Amino acid sequence: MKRDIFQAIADPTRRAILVLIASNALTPNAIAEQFNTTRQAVSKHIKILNECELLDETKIGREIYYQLKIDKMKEVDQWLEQFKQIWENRFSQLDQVLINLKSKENGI
Amino acid sequence: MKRDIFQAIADPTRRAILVLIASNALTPNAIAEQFNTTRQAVSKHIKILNECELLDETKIGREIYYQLKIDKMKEVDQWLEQFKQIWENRFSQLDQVLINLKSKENGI
DNA sequence: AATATATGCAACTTTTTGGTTGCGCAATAT
DNA sequence: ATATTGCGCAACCAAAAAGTTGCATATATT
Repeated sequence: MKRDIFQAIADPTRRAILVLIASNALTPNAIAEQFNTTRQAVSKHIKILNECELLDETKIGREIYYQLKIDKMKEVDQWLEQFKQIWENRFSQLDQVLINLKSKENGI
Repeated sequence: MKRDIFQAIADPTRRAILVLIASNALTPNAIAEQFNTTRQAVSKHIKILNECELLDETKIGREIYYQLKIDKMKEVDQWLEQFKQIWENRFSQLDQVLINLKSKENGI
C-alpha cells in the first residue's frame, strides 16, 4: 500500500480530523461525534492516516487517544518550497507567460 | 463536480505536471513526452487541474500552452498555516501528548 | 460472572479515479 | 483540396477508495 501524506489530506473529512487532533488527543468516538459520520468511517480514516505515519497513539484503558504527529505535516511544506521560490521571485504571472513564450519562439 | 486543490495534488503524476509547468508553459503533448503516459491521460489530468483553477491557458495556433497559476498554490500554504503555528510553538511532541491527557483527566 | 463499552478488522457495496480507445473539430502542411 | 497534426470530449474499463455491516477482542461496570 503506497500511501503518502498528499493522499491523506485529499479527503475533506480527513483534513478536518487532522485539524481536530492537531492540538488535542482524541478517541475515535470523540472524533466521530464532531462529524456527521459513524465511528467505523472515522476508524477507516484513522487507519489511513496511521499508514501515512501521521498519528501518535496513546492507549489508556480501553480507549485509544490519537493525536497528529505534527512534524509529518512539514513534508507538505517542504514540497511547497519549490513553488514558493517561484511566487516570491515572480513579478507578475502574465508577464512570465509572455516571457516564456517569447524565449520558446527564439528557440532558447 | 466539487474539486479542490488538495485533490489536485493527491496524484503523483499531477504533482509532477505541476512542477513541470511551474516555470514553463507547455503543451499537452510536450508534457506527455516527459512521462511514461499518453497525451489523453495527460489531457485528463489537465482537465482536473483546470477545474481546480490551477492553470493558465494560452492558445497559439492549434497548440495550447498550459502553465501553473502559481498563486493558487498559496491556498495549500494558507491551510498549512494553522499547523505551522503549532509546530513552531511546541517544544516536543511527546510532552504535549502527556500535557493534553493530563488536562483531560482534570476535566479542564 | 454477566453485561456494556471501545475498538480494530474483514467482507461487502457503491462511488470515484486513472487510463484507454475512438471520435470530431480546428489549424497547419503538402 | 487533401492529408496530417494537436486538441478536447464522451464512452468504456479496471482498480481503488469511502462507507456500511457484522464480528472478535479487550477493558469496565454491575
